[in-house]
Amino acid sequence: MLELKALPAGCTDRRRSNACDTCGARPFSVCASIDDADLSRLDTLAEHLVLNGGDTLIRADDPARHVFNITSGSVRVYRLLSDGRRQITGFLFAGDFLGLATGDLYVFSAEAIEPVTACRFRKTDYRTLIRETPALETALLDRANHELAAAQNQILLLGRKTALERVSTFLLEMPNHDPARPGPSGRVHLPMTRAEIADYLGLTIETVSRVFTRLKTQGVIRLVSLTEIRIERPDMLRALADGEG
Amino acid sequence: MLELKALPAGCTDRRRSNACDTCGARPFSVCASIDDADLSRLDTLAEHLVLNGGDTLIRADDPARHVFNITSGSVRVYRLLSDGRRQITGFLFAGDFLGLATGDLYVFSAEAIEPVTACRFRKTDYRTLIRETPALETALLDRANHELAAAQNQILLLGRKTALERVSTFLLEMPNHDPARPGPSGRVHLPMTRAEIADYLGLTIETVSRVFTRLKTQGVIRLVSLTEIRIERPDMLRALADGEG
DNA sequence: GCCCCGCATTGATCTCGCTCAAACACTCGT
DNA sequence: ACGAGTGTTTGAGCGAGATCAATGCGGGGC
Repeated sequence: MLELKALPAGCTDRRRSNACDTCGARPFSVCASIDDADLSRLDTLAEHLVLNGGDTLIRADDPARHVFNITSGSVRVYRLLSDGRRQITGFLFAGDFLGLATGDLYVFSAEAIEPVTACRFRKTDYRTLIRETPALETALLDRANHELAAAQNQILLLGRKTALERVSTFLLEMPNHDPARPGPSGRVHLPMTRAEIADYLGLTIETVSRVFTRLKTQGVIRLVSLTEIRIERPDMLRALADGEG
Repeated sequence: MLELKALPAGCTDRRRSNACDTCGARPFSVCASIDDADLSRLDTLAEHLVLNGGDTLIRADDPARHVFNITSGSVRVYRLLSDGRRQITGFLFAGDFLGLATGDLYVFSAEAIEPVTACRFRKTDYRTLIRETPALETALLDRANHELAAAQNQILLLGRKTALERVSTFLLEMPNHDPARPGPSGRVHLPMTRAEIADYLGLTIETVSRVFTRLKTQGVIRLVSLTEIRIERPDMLRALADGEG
């Protein structure tokens, strides 16, 4: 069910176990912006994780000792209120970075949605590496700012958008790839359940489901399967996402 | 109406127009973490702004040419949907930084709520300064991560909290100072209107007002004036904010 | 093949917060 | 002092989305 990512051409040097060389996530991640010497230092510090769906990467309130780089699969990041209400603050995919925005303790939890591979670094190691690698620090700053902009989009969505607008926006923001060939297409894979989509969009399962059927009925999307949808009218979906419904 | 901030003792060196030396915001801002030599370089690049309430610092969709450091007063940062719905993504106060989380164009607007002073830097200058001042870059990365954590708090609030919980959380997160003496106290100054609070919390003016009167009736807060409230039962407010109401 | 079991869909009803509307209060200029 | 204007509070009714409750469906184990 989980396909192996094709390795980028020209990255086939396997002369030791330097996993970064063959890492499918490298072009998307902070690792893309540092040179080979730094990369191999990074590699020696990395601990390579292989996780099943449901496994925990980070538990809220635990000491924040590690940072993570997701190399394949998908991850949910969430916070809980004391009575169990859950808000998913983000879904992470290959190339995404995790664990910097925190103090001594993690304030969120992170779990694999499907089988995941990730690199884990001790935060202390990572900090010294950052100090000695300005390019890495710059890349992290860029990424942090990018994530901040994304967080503000989510704040706008949660504060002021309707259910229809939220779901439409969500579908447009999901990685939009044909599993076969690269580049954007109309196919969107949804590894997460309706409950997770609901907890990400500040809605309930039922509302998400109703909006999906509404979009289906209007011919905007097609439900290929539970985890796979096809966007039939991207322009219409974009209009709905921006509130021209 | 706007009181001048008392200058910190020991910062009275005015031997030239190095405004950073006497800047009341310095201890709160990224400037706190860089040394005097770098600070005076920073100062030569700074343009000192004095704004009235309602003045614009940043207009969405304009080229993102500057970054700002607020030195006094308060600022609203917001985004608009095409039909005029507004979401305030944050209020900024002395020491807060503004303008990094953006690409070529600003994606948000920022306006003074009350009289504001700020330092403005050309982004190009700032980038070279960052490149040459690792301490500054580290401070900015810390700040970006801190803001990211705050944004995730706001996402939790907007996605899963009730009106009562939102307003309670908001009151606890506002700078909580007695205007006379320093340090936290029960007094909270609200320079923004009810409409702005509503647009920050994803509510309407009326709901915010009703929650205020509810909190007042229950003896949790007292409305000293429209812009000044007193927290009478901080413990109760904290319980309400976390959903134990 | 068949039976579970967990997830998703669909329907009926309820409720929190929104909308519309009116009264109230503070500020400022004359 | 007064009136105009802006912002706030309070009330009445409504509606988008939540809640409660079946029903449907698809995949895995036996």
